[in-house]
Amino acid sequence: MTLAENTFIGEYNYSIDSKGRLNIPSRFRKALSKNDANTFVITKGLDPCIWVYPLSEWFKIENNLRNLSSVKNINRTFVRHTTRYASSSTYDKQGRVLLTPSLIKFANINKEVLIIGAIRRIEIWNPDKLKEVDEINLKIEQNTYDELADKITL
Amino acid sequence: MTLAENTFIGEYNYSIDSKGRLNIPSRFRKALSKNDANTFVITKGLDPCIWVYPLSEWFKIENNLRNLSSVKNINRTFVRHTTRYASSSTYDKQGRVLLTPSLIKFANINKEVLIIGAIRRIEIWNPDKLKEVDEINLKIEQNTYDELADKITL
DNA sequence: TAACATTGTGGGTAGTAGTGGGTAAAATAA
DNA sequence: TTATTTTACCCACTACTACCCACAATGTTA
Repeated sequence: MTLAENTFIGEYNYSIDSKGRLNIPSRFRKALSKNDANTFVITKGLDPCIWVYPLSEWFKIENNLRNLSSVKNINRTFVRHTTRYASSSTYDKQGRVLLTPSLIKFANINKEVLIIGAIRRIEIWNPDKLKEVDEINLKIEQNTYDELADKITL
Repeated sequence: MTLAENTFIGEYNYSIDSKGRLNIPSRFRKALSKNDANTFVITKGLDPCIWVYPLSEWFKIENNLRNLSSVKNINRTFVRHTTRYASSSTYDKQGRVLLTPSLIKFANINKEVLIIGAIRRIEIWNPDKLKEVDEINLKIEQNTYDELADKITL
């Protein structure tokens, strides 16, 4: 199975064990490039979930953030939000990473989690929370959504 | 038989075995290009069926998704919805791919399936479900249909 | 017609993947 | 330093997946 490097798709129902460890799906681990050194960067999502980036992808984000002017308040807020909770985590021999308690709390995660491949990153959700968010998003103007689908030519 | 690469037409009555495997019609497999590496990407259709893309076609979609900025909520939602149910699957030596339980459930598929070539992708239907949908679509206003006919030049 | 190849379908099995937990090394605090 | 907590490695169990072999039905060729 050959998928593009550092590209993630699909969803998985996994669980967090009593030590706060989360298994990264085998397919996602295999998608990492050599530069990633078996390491992910785990941070707070813009949605109520945890975002997981391959190390090398994270470096690109850092560079983008570096170039944002700090004059604008929105920029400062965004940088702070994104970096504050970020931590790198190399997975163990069983393919598991350690999640921080603050992120687990932020994402409202108990034991059952939904892992979703979102192309450039991986998202870790509380399944119930995602349902909630999905329902809210249903109310997004259908026009905007259709426009997007049109551009992408699914 | 010479069909254009990655182009699918025709319909086939096949069945899913007890392991959730589905045989891809030989003609469809032969239509794949070398870049596809015997791999399809299987995902949720916009109709109640399963969509199957050749890997290289899916890459085009992925690239479009990759360029959507995650700062916008609508983009995040769109990417998540599109990638979530997708999974790549290389067919085995018998030409079969593995369907995921969630997709089988979504498409209301039991054992008998109708495989339809839809030019850029393949659609997997529950035969009864397709009948239903067809009947509903009969009621589409002829106007809408005529609009299309203008664009297509049949 | 007969021999052969292809195709769709079924099922066994070895290797892989997800999960749980014990334990020693490492980090932190007292 | 000593005591406590945290982290990483190891072993083990179960379920699933991918690969293999098999066979019947159909299509093709000599």
